[in-house]
Amino acid sequence: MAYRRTEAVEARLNETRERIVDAAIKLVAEYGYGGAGIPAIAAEAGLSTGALYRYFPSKADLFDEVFRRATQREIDVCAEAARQPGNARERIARVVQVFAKRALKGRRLAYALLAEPVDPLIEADRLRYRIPYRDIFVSIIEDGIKAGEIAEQDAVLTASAIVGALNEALIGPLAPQAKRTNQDQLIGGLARFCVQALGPMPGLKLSRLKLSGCAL
Amino acid sequence: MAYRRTEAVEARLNETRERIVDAAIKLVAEYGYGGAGIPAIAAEAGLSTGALYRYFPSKADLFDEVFRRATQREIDVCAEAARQPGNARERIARVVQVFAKRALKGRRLAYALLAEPVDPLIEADRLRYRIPYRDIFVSIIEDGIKAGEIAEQDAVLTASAIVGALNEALIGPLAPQAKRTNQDQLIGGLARFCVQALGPMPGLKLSRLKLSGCAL
DNA sequence: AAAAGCAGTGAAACCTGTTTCACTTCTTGG
DNA sequence: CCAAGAAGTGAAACAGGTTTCACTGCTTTT
Repeated sequence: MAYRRTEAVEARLNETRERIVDAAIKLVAEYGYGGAGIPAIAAEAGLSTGALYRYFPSKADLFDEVFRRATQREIDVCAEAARQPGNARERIARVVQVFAKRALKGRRLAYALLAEPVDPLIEADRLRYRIPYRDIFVSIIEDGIKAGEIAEQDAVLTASAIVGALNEALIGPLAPQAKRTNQDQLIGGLARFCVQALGPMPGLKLSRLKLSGCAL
Repeated sequence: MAYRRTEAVEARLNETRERIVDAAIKLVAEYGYGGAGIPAIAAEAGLSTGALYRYFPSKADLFDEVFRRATQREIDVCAEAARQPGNARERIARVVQVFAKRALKGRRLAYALLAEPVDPLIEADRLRYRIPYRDIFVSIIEDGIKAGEIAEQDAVLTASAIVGALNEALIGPLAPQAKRTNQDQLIGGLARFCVQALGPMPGLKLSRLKLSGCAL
């Protein structure tokens, strides 16, 4: 026995791992998944392909982490926006605005995370990592119901629908070939859509029929 | 020259083409994309792999048609539902209900068309074939705006958001491993979500602030 | 400074489907 | 029924990526 991992080495190893993930995110953000094969990522991180496999047992594992990291940043920001004071509608509007604004700012990465056609292996991650977003909305909606601000409803259903609405409405504008649209209008429209979808305040005396013009 | 395609042959050729597409749809509906490789499709259609390539120059072309067909049925039904008389809200509720009900009935196929992680080549189709759905909603919304039933708004944005909401809210329940949820409740909830998202009737005298409990 | 083991290399093997192609079988017109 | 060309066969080639592995060269301990 003549080798023991010293702290310095450990640190370098961790740092290399970081570099790999960062390199992958960078390539994805810049060129999409097409530009993010294993050899390219390794090269970007200053490594050989083989070495990369000392850090991640497979591409799926690597991208799992890439997705988690890239998404986590956004989730954290949204969660923070969700924590700000206000009633449920205000909080949802805020989260929607924050989410959409950031997506439109980092278009290429947002497109990659939300919509870009991609290997099934990675696509599965995409599905998985929408759940934390949904849960942010679930929690706001449940607060709103408890507070009597919005009607009793299936919070998970509403939250899923909001997440889907956000994604789908952004895909067009995020697509690399999209012509630039009025971003403020888009963001405002989305926020209104989501808030309205929560339904009217439960106390309202108008019959639902009259309000919505449609029996449900 | 000693061979001219007779009508009988032409017919058989067309029929074989049909058989290929049907076989592909059947395999996708039954086993998902995993079970729908070219050799499997050819076998199901009673052909050799090589022969299949006389009908479709590539897998992408084949699946383009598979998607188009499978989706077209649904679009036709939705479009028909959209044509029924009623105000914009009623029509949208109806389309949403029809769409969701059918999706939940043909779960495996719906999952494949909406969400199953899949080859990027095919994923691109998925994106493309959402547009006709969107356009059904666009047209209803525009009618509603013209009729003064719903407020001025970006019809494409609202329609996209509705399509996204539908898809996302159904993915969970459609997933092969999902536990059975109350379908009527899901469908009703979705319809309400979408109708409410259109906003209140424009004539309403309540201030928007009061109505929504949130300045927008 | 030498031994022992780990990190790093990168070309080659591998994997998993699609796609091709030399050949066979069938269909038609003469 | 023969010639000519089309449809059909399926094993093999191909494609593009990921993954491996025998080797080189560090790092650490004694």
